[in-house]
Amino acid sequence: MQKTRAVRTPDANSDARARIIDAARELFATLGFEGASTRRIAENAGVAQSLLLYHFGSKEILWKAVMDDIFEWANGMIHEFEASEQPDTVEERIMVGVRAFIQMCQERPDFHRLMTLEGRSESERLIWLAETHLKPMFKQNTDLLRKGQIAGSIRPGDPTLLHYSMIGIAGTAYAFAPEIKLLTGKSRPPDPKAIEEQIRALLFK
Amino acid sequence: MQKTRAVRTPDANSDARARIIDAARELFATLGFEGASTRRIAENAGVAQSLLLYHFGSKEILWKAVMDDIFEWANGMIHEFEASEQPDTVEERIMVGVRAFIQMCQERPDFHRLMTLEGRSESERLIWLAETHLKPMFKQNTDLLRKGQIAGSIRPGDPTLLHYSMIGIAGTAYAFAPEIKLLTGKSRPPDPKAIEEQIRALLFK
DNA sequence: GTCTATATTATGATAGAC
DNA sequence: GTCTATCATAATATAGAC
Repeated sequence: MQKTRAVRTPDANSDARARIIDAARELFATLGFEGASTRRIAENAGVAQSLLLYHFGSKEILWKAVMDDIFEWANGMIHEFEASEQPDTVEERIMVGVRAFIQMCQERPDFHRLMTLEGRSESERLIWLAETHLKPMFKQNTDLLRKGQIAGSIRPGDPTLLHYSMIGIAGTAYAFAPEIKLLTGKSRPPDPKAIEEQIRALLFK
Repeated sequence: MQKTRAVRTPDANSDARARIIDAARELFATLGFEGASTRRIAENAGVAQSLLLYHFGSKEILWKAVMDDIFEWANGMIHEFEASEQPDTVEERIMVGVRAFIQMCQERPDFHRLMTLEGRSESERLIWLAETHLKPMFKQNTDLLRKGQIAGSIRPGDPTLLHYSMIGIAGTAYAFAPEIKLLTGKSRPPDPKAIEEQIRALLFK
């Protein structure tokens, strides 16, 4: 009976790596890179702090692994939605992306939190994130919005602005759940359909 | 000639308190509470680290002082807009608030960054922030939106959701300026009029 | 009010046993 | 692969000189 070791189920030992990533994602998302300590990440994951460094080498690399992991999940989500909804028109392709993004924000509010934490200053991490994960998503979405504008269904204006407003709407409602709960007293998460309608009002003429 | 002390103008010595708040606001906004160290705040303010604790007592109290300071500024901004635009209808009152908020986000992106950092977890700080500063702003805005919905000009739906979407739109464009610059190559800040049009599309029928 | 010096704890990272 | 122990540094905070 070791009392200094965190409690965990017997066979959960096998995937320490995954549990570290899970714990790191949550703490990076709420406290930021500098604010989340490797000790606390390890503690939440139920492993020794040094095991974290054994698996990832450094805090920085762990952060990148968290980002790779969540963007892999996000891209998978987009492909799932596209495969199941089979959109034909530009308008439908835009809304499939919107629905996928809303679903992501609802399922894992940490996704939005992580993205919005790094965009604040031109750090080394932001540069890496932009090159590695942000650019493809950004380009695909703004290209689609531009096509919609040419087709005449999407409201005019800078596609970059529309893209970020869309993210703002979909993300805020879920990412600030604790704050909203405190202000309203209600803890029921927002209805994805309601968010979708808001984004539709923003994007479409 | 002391070389360990930061360079500053002779008479700037008088308002060390204000300079500490300025430096703290910026670092809290980008790194979060835990991520921003009192050492670095003091360094950026050009004072000794211990002076910061002399003036504020603790890091926690300094953070509250930063919040008090920026919300005083924000409320002043709202009153300025109301005084100069003299809105009559509910619709105009809503849009005056929107324009004031956009102006705030543009002038001090740190305002949005600070607010969005604490809403992520139900910390002691969030509870204090909600009670002290967030609730009045939230209540005034959602009450106004509700009136607009009853009058028939504002789109239906949960006012809380509309409130946060509005914040999301106005804030994101300015708060993520570094990210947007990296993705688009352009560093020109968004036109407030364009943001205003987006929020108008979101709120009004 | 502002500084230097320092106490104490927490942090990222390494060494080495099993 | 996972742990305990430890190092060097950086953190918040205090003490005391000027």
